[in-house]
Amino acid sequence: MRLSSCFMPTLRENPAEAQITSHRLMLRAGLIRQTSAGIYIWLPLGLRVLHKIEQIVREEQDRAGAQEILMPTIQSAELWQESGRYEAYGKEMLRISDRHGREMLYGPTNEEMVVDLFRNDIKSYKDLPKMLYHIQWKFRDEIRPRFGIMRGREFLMKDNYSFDIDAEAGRISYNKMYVAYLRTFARLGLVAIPVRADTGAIGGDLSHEFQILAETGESTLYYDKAIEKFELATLTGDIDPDSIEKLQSLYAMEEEKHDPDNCPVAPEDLRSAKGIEVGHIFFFGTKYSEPMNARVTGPDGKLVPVEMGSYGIGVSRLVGALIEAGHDDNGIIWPEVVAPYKVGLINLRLKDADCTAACDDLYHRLTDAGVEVLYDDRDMGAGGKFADMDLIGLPWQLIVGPRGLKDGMVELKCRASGAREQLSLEAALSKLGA
RNA sequence: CGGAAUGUGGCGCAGUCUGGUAGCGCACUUCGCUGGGGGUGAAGGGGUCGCAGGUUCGAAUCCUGUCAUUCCGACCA
Repeated sequence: MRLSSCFMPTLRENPAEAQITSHRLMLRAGLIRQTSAGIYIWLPLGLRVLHKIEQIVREEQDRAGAQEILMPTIQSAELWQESGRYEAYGKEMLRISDRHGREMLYGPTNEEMVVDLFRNDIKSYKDLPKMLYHIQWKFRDEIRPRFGIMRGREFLMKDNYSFDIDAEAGRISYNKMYVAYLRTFARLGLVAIPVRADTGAIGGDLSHEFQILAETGESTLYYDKAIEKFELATLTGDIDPDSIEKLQSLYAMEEEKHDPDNCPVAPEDLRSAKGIEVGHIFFFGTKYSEPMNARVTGPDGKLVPVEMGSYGIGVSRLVGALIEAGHDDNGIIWPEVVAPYKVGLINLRLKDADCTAACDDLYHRLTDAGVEVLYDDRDMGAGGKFADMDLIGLPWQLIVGPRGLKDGMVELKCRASGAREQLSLEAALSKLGA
């Protein structure tokens, strides 16, 4: 993509309404624009990141055996009246009515809808287990939206729902998601701590929150340092059931529930860090299947309510969390797997024919090789180009100017480490995978 | 919802106390000099001061109402 034809409105100053790092950087780097409290437009650069995160989440869901569907954002109130949550959900649910005066709502979650889907089409234990997920926009009319995309009212969530014949099988589905989550966050280059959690409005008796470690996180966590070692193992392979049980038994608590005087972990093994909640998994058994009459016939011919779990990842929140976990004074530092482009090609002197010819050639060769390049072909000073490129945080900057070019050299800068290398054009190309 | 602020060109702000017809920096347009970390000179364009009433000869400024946004608290992916 040529920057001269790209919609990337970067800001030199911090917008007044943005108080936290990720919100400021998302506005300044031209990833999002706010339209009203907690509701945002995703601009081209931000949308590319969102899509890449979404894709990694999708791949790990598929790998765990879940199947993707897509449920609507607008739901009928009827299903919610059936489950009893229509009143219980309160003002956080955005209620609307259609032209016939029917009560509708903008979905804050999809348990009711997916249970309805399930009960209409699945009748036998032979069809279990099933895991169905979708990645869809949700709306929760938060009392107080804040922190930009981190707690918006409209947000993109992956929500998965598992259906099993009994609690034991349900626990297996739960653990599959538990592992899928560890893998997902590890692929994004994040350290996630699974913390035993309350079940809240969703209900149930088994639940974990996944907290991303970042200095600017909202909650303070205390956990056994052994958790970090376990997570490294998930980078390379699956975890066997015994390991999952062991990992889940390790201590991890939010500050409110952490009692320093009665902590089972020795002080030298205890870690304390700030976290951002990006995922939450629940096993809630028959909480919805019972009232909504979602039953299957078991091997013995008897009808039993299906055992369920639900599993959420805040996809749009992850964009903010990744920035909180990866930035410096100059801007964002994206992990390569989610960066909007891999390489930022900087043409320092557009009016120099040789320089521009070299840049055009590099751009085409990289693009032809499948490398994602954002080519800064704007006619402006070098300072602004460097500042913008640091701000938007692409992993590699390929800097081309007449000075180096007369010796046949270009500069390759790593955004994360700041390391710079003088390379020949061919060496730079091969280093970038072209 | 309880508490606290703020609304003035695209962005950041001054002007409000003490009423007199709107200003600064950045950005933008044109031309020139520049050209490796936001350079520089000249000339321009853009705002009925959130909105609605009121007071006044006159309101960004005073009064009343209203809307929006943000921050702190309880809740959430």
